[in-house]
Parts: sequence; C-alpha cells; structure tokens
Amino acid sequence: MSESSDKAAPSRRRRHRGTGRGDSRRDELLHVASELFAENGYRDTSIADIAQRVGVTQQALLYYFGSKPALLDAVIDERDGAAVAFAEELAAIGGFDAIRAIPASARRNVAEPNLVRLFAVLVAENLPQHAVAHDHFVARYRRLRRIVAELIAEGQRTGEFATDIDPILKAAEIVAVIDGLNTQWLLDPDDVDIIGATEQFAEGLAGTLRARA
Amino acid sequence: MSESSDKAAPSRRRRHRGTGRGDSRRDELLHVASELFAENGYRDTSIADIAQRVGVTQQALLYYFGSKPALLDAVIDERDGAAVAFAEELAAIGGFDAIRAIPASARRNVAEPNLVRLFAVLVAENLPQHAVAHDHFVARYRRLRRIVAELIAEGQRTGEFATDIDPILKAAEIVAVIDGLNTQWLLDPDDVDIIGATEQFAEGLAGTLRARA
DNA sequence: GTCTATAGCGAGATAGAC
DNA sequence: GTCTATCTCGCTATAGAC
Repeated sequence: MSESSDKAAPSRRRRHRGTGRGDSRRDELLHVASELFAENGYRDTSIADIAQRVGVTQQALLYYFGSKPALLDAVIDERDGAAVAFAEELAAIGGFDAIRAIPASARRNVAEPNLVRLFAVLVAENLPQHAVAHDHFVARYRRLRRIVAELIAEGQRTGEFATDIDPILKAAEIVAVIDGLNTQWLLDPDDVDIIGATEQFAEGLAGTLRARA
Repeated sequence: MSESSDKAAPSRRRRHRGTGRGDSRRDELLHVASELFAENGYRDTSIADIAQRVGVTQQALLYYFGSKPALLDAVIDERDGAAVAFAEELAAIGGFDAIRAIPASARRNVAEPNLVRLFAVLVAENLPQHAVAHDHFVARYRRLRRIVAELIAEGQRTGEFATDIDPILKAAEIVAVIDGLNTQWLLDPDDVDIIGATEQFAEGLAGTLRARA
C-alpha cells in the first residue's frame, strides 16, 4: 500500500533521482505519521513524536515536509483513495453483483484497522469548515456518493433495480452504513461483527432494490 | 494527554443548595464548553477560550471543574443520553410504528447540529482504548445496540417482523446509518439531505422486516 | 541530510490576594 | 467566587553549524 509516488516536495528541490524509487527516510516518516495520526489524531500528535519514533529529530522531519499541515497532506495523498477506488470497482461490476460485493469492503477494513482509524479520526477532526483538510473530505464524500448513485441509476436504466429509489439518497445511506459500522467496530471490536452486519445490510439492500413499486 | 482522572477536586463540597438548581455561572461555562468542544473538539479547545467567552478567567473555570478532563466529564454527563433516550422511545412504540419513527431522529439532529457535532467529534477522539472517555462511548453504543436489537426481537416474537433477520446485526446497521449520515451531513450540509436519506432508509428497512422468508 | 540551539507561543495548573 | 501573577511544560518553526 505504500507506493512512493514521488509528489512535488514542499521543500524547494528534489533530493535524489526523480525516478520514484524509495526515499526511505521520507517513507518511514510518512508511515509512522499515518500510524500516529490514526492512534491519536492529527492535533494530538506532535511532529517530534513522529520523528522520534523514526529515530531522527523533529527538524529532520521538517526538512522533508516543511510543515505539519504539509505532512498531513502527504499522508492523506498517500493513504486516501482506497474508498473511492473501491466504489469505482463496484461501479465497474454493476447491478446486483455490485451489491453483493459490498461486504468485501468490510473485509478489507478488518484487515487494515489502522487505515480505517486514520480516516475515521481525520474526518471527525475536519468536520469544522475551517479545518485544515475539510475541503478534501467534502470532495471525497461527494465523489463517493456520486459514484454509488451512478451505479444505482445505471441499474435502474437497465431495468435491474426498482425505480422508486432515489439514487443519491441511497448512495448516502450505503456510504453511511459502511462508515458507521467502522466507527462502532473501531470503538468496540469484540462486540461488533462488522462483516456480518455488512452482509446482512447488503442482503436487505438487494431486496429493496429488487422490490417492485 | 491522558492525565485524566480524579485529582483532588478543588471544591470538596457543593457550592450551592444541593437541590440541583442553577448555579448560573457553572451552567454557563458548561454550555459554552459544550459549544466549543463541538466546534473545535476537546483537544483543540482551551479552557481559557471557554472562560473568556463567558467573561471570566480560566482560573474561575478551574474553580468550578478542577481540571479540563473533569469539565469534559461534566459536559458528557449533561448532554449525552439523548440518543439512548430516543432509542428507548422507539422501543416503547414497537413494531413498524417504531421503524416509521426513525426519521424523527434526523429531524432532531438537524435542529441541534452543535450537539451532533459534539458527539461525532468526541466519539472519534475516543476511539483509542486509552482515551479519556473511551469506556463511556463503548458502553453507550452497546446500550444503543441492545435496545434496538430488543425492539427487533420483540417484533419477531409478535410475528410482526420477519425472523430471518439477526437483531443485533440489524441494530448495529440502524445505528450506523444514523451516525454515518450525521457525519456526511455535518461535513457538507448543502449536499446531504439527511432527512430524505433517513426516510428512504426507514422505508427500505420496513420492507426488509416485512419480507417473508 | 541531519544536527544543536533557541525563539516564541499557548497550554493547564497552582498560590495567594481580595 | 473571582482575580492577578506566575510556574512549567510541550509544541511548531527558524537559523545555522557540520
């Protein structure tokens, strides 16, 4: 999951060959930052904590990323997009097969709790309009809803899905269930069967979409 | 930052008549604290901010609450419980009438965005096991799920609901939809019709619960 | 590229006057 | 009950040596 896409570095110039091969120190910092942001949130994680865990000083981290918000951007760029990519996979499948594939997201999430936690925490932290990454998450959810809504609308066009469903409302619901189950599961993994709940949700959803008016 | 826990509370005794009527200064501080925690989160709100907004110094606030974590406890005590109370109302109604009443929660939430934001932020902040209020929220969600699951199980017993539904999984789903829609709506109120989405969800859910095996 | 040193700020909390 | 004063700490960021 950690492809080092060699983005424009915030600091002035490139440090080595631009061919995209691992800048190991930078990648290490990125990885640890993502872990600590997931555990403690952005605000409650100091760049010194991150640097220390990697074994360098805070100033070395700043050499790579320039500032703490820039580090956050880098983390988000590297690790977000999984959800959107998954939604696009579903859309590519289409129809009831896509609905049946929804629980795969729960399975992915269970396999990567830290990634899930990272975004759960970041989204909540960026609810206020003035937050650093607020606009990023607004755009992300809009995209997510649009992709899923289009999947539903397409199924309605082909006659597979019932037409008495508002695609965009249903899309918001689907995204909401996945997110909400993530939250409950992160809080209390032992008491929440996220895979089972997602499966049962998908079944019910299939029934709703199949239903005649 | 989990310095938490009961240090010596600065005032060992109650300051006013024990009958619980308004200690206006204290109530004012509590109210403003709840607003600012909702806007900026717990960690990013200083007790000085809160005190200033009320027109007193930070030290006056500490006189009442002793410490910042203690203030958080007080805020949670005062303002949480709405969700549980709502779930209990639904359970008291029972059956399809209860399902039909679910969208009322969305209407309440729209009316009190700050309260909703407060708990969205607090839940995320308390995802890690060591967080100050982690256990509180674990217990809260367990209670929520139990109440809703019992509502479903009861409907199954009376024969109103289909029996091929696992009550606890469905309960987690219902709570998840409400939470997840809240998040999307808080992030992007203009693009999310939380009431419409909740209504459509409730309709689909009713269909699922009605369905025969 | 990574370090030491340090500026500069804002936080939470305590002590004690009134 | 509320204030002023102050302590101490942790944080981000900059400057400059090596």
